[in-house]
Amino acid sequence: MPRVRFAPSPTGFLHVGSARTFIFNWLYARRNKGTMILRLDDTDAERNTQASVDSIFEGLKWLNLSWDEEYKQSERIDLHRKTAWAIFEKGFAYRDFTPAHSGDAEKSGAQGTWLFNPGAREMSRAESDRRAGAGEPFALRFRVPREAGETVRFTDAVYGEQVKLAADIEDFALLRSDGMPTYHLASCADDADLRISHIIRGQDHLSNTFKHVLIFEAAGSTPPQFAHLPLLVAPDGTKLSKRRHGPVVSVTTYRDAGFLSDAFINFLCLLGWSPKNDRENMSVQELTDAFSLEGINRSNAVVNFKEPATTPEETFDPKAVWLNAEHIRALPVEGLSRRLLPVVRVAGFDVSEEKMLRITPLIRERIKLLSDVLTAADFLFVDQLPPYDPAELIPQKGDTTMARKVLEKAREVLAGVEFKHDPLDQALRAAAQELGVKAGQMFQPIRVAVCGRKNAPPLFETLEVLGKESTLARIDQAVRKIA
RNA sequence: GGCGCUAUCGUCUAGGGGUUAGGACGGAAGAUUCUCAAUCUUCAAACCCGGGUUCGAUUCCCGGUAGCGCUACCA
Repeated sequence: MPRVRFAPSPTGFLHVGSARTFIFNWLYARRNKGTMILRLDDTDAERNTQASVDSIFEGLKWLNLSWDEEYKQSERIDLHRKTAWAIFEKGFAYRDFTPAHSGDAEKSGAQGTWLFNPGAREMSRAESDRRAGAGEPFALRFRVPREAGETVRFTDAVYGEQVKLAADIEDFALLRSDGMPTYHLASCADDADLRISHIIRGQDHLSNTFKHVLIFEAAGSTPPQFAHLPLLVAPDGTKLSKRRHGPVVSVTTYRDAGFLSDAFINFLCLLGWSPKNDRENMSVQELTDAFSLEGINRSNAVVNFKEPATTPEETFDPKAVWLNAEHIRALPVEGLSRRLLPVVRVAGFDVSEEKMLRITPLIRERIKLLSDVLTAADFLFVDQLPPYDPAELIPQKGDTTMARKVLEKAREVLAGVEFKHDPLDQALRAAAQELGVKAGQMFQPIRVAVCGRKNAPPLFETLEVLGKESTLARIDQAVRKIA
């Protein structure tokens, strides 16, 4: 039974890259009847915030993918320390009394690889104990093997055999001088304790994995299986970041823009993974059935939004939008209607469930995002149509006279017809023939009178939903406009 | 600087020693329709460069280049 975990550190909102990592872990767990674990990696007290924890849960809740166990790393610090000291007792770590130094100074000065503080590494245990006993602060560092030719190796399910010279790995810290565990230690100690079988995470951890293997082995545990995921990058090729790229990297931005969570999941899965059979539009169940680590590829994937996104359209990858439209069309009317209703109500329109249910089929094939309902069906939500240009009422190859003639005839015919598709169809076509105009010339002025614009859902269905009273009132208004 | 990873249409990808290098999004054109959509058809669009290996490399190997990642007492 595989045990996998998603371990975000709560230092910001839920990132689309993190969401994808969560999804891949979830898919792997569900596919293989394993256990999905959520672990908050919150050992960095400086940067962690409750707001971030909330926003991560908010994002995960929207994805609607559940987990089986939940942990907080900050509640497990005793375990981390115990692990660190066990490593120390075995001689795989040493105290480093060198004062903490700034990483920037290190970077600008060093030309080669920084490996360790020679004095500290070779200090005798007696002296180390004495100075620690005297209360001198220290960090605990891993004693990376320095024998010539020594290597660290592991097999990555995505990137294959990985080998690195131990000589290229620095003596990284396990405990900070305040006694708090570092990420590497806490993460490995927890993964071992929670019996994680597969670590599926971002490729940015690929090089860190050598350190992790060292920790697992020093702690006497067998390292889990690793699978690193290619990174999600912006069109400029850089890693997605809040600072550089703004809200497009936040999961809630997709939710608020009217994405269906299943479509969003579908989109993310297609970035760096392929079912290899040309399938693209897939449900969560289909994704689960098709998922395997073998389908994951090795190169970074671009989330193709327009860099300075000016319109909502440009904010998202066109493929994400297309998939969302596909998922919307695949939803039964009731399901779609149920999701549309809150969008409409939040926008301030008072629409009943029954009415929404009747509107939904009219716009289902015309919206890409749930929020498009506001522009696609606006005229059905209000009593008073917003102002429009009377010139719009003039049909193709027609003039004001024709427009008036058509509208007056429509008003007369519609007053006496049942507001159902077929009767409306017959009556209006007959009226067009009577007037000697083309069907399109007949329908267009009515459409504009009723919808306030030329592009709208099919006329008869629209009239049926709008009802006789409103239809006649709007036609009257239109007639007055061109009088 | 050191170490590592990667490289197929604009983007996501399939493929793999001999293929018309396939699909999807987006783009263009057309069909259809009461407009808009949806749908259907068609078109343009790619194997980073250089060396090997081989009868033959886009595919395998090496090098280069580029991009990305790691190189903290951040995660």
